[in-house]
Amino acid sequence: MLPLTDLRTKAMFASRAAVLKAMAHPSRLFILDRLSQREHCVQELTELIGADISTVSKHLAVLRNAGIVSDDKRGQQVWYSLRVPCVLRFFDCVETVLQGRG
Amino acid sequence: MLPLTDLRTKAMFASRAAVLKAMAHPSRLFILDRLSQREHCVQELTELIGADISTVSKHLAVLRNAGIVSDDKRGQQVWYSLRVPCVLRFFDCVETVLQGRG
DNA sequence: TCGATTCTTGGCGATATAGCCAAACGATGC
DNA sequence: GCATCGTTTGGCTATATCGCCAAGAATCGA
Repeated sequence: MLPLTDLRTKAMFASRAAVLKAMAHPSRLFILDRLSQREHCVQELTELIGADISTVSKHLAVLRNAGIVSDDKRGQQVWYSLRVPCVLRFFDCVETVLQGRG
Repeated sequence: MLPLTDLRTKAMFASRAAVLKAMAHPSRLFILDRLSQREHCVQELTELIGADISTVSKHLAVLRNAGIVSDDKRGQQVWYSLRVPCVLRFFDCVETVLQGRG
């Protein structure tokens, strides 16, 4: 109903876009996929991704700031887990989009 | 199972991320929301969004290239419609993420 | 054919993102 | 205290994105 020139509407769509933006990276999608199975520490994810640990840490910060994952520091390790499992439902639809493109 | 260092796995997550990336912008989410009601031409969307028409046209190109919307040129106008309605289910989950951050 | 309308494309500057290395931080163990 | 391990942060360069303006392409009416 309301146009995007409406400030409240604009803010709402900006918030939504921020969540999707946080997910819109191969490594971060991969992280969510792993976390759907069990919690992981940064080290584990770094090995699976094959990038510098500082890079992985920053990806995790993006997901955490978006509210998608939660972190739990136990000893020297920080364990990350999926906070909002419904994001996994995205995958089904995304596959639909990809197949529709042939 | 497979790490992201595996090339096929990497390509798969890159494709998925590309779809989310195409959606991850306030104006583009707004466009999807409008198209969920009915098809729109570029002009209509431009008025609702309040940006330059060239900007809106480029946003539509992003959605089209991602396979999310389809275009139909009739006369001088190009009508856009939602090709993969399941993307709308994203909104529910995104709201869940946002509320979890409250 | 001419002009008007609709949309797309090219190009530009400003801003944001991704990756690495290096340094800092916090917890653990000697 | 000091070294070590796991993680985060700062800084840097390279690359990508966003928005506008201007120009091009396509369609229609006069």
